[in-house]
Amino acid sequence: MTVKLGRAVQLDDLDRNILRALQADAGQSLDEIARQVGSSKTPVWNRIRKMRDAGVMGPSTVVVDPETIGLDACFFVLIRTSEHEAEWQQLFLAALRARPEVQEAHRLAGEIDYILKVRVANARAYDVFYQALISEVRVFNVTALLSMEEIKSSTALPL
Amino acid sequence: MTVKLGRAVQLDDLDRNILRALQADAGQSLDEIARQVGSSKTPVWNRIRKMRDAGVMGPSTVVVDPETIGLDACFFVLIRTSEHEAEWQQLFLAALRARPEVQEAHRLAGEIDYILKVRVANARAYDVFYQALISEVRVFNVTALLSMEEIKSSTALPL
DNA sequence: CCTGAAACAGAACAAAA
DNA sequence: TTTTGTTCTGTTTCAGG
Repeated sequence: MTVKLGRAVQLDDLDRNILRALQADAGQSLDEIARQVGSSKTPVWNRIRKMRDAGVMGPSTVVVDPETIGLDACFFVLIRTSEHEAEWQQLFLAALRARPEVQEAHRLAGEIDYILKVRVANARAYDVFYQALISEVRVFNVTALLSMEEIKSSTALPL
Repeated sequence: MTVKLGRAVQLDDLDRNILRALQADAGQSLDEIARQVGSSKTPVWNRIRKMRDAGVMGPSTVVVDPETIGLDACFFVLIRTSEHEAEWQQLFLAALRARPEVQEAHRLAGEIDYILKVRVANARAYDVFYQALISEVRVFNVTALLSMEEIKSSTALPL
């Protein structure tokens, strides 16, 4: 298990420019990146390695278009619960982490306790997921928001 | 401008295994991937190229840890509007697309019209964003949900 | 910490089974 | 459609400024 250490690593402009280039396309050659950021191969490579080691960047991934693989439905699920004990929470978190259709899960401040982003093939598949979830853990209230259109979806963070 | 064509490309088990491997780590060599999926370099490479061309995969990116670069606050924003004209919508979408702190934006079915995922440095930065947004476009009602804890965040789709 | 170069690994493609 | 082989581009390392 990897421990999450590094709080707020200090990055200079060159680091940030490199990150920007990698977020845009991680498949670029060092030469291309060096040219974009106005530096040369070795310093770029050193900084990439430094940031990797510091945990600033994770491994690179490919973004897969959900619709081409038949995942046409996306739901945001708002969950309220009456249970707030540690034991219940562990069970709930484990259930979420185990389900690949849950792309994101956040614990919230305020009235609503949790929000999930769930990707499934269709409404029927969402219902299967929903039934399975509420049979595993007790929740007080669930609201599902169905996405009609993905206006924007960006993995890139503003630097 | 790239046109989004390909509906539901047909993928076989080998394709799916390759995608899985690439989602886990796009930086792997063809040999490693080939070994994982029980095939060899060239067929793997051919399928990757085929899937790239078909638009199944986008470019590869690195996942940057928000907290190491000082983006400590994440909000989900639920928006209701009374305006449903095409002109207003275009303005609204353009505003969202132009703001890098908006990581995701969906148009919804039902009571709530839009949901946004917004990443900023702190609550103060969120307020700046919020004020700027409502000064650009008229919205009827806005609810912000503050994330206390990111339980799960996965870019990988279930295959 | 950067520049440049040399050594090495892997990707891209072609041919042929 | 896979296997094998060749070429060439890009990564990694290292010596010197």
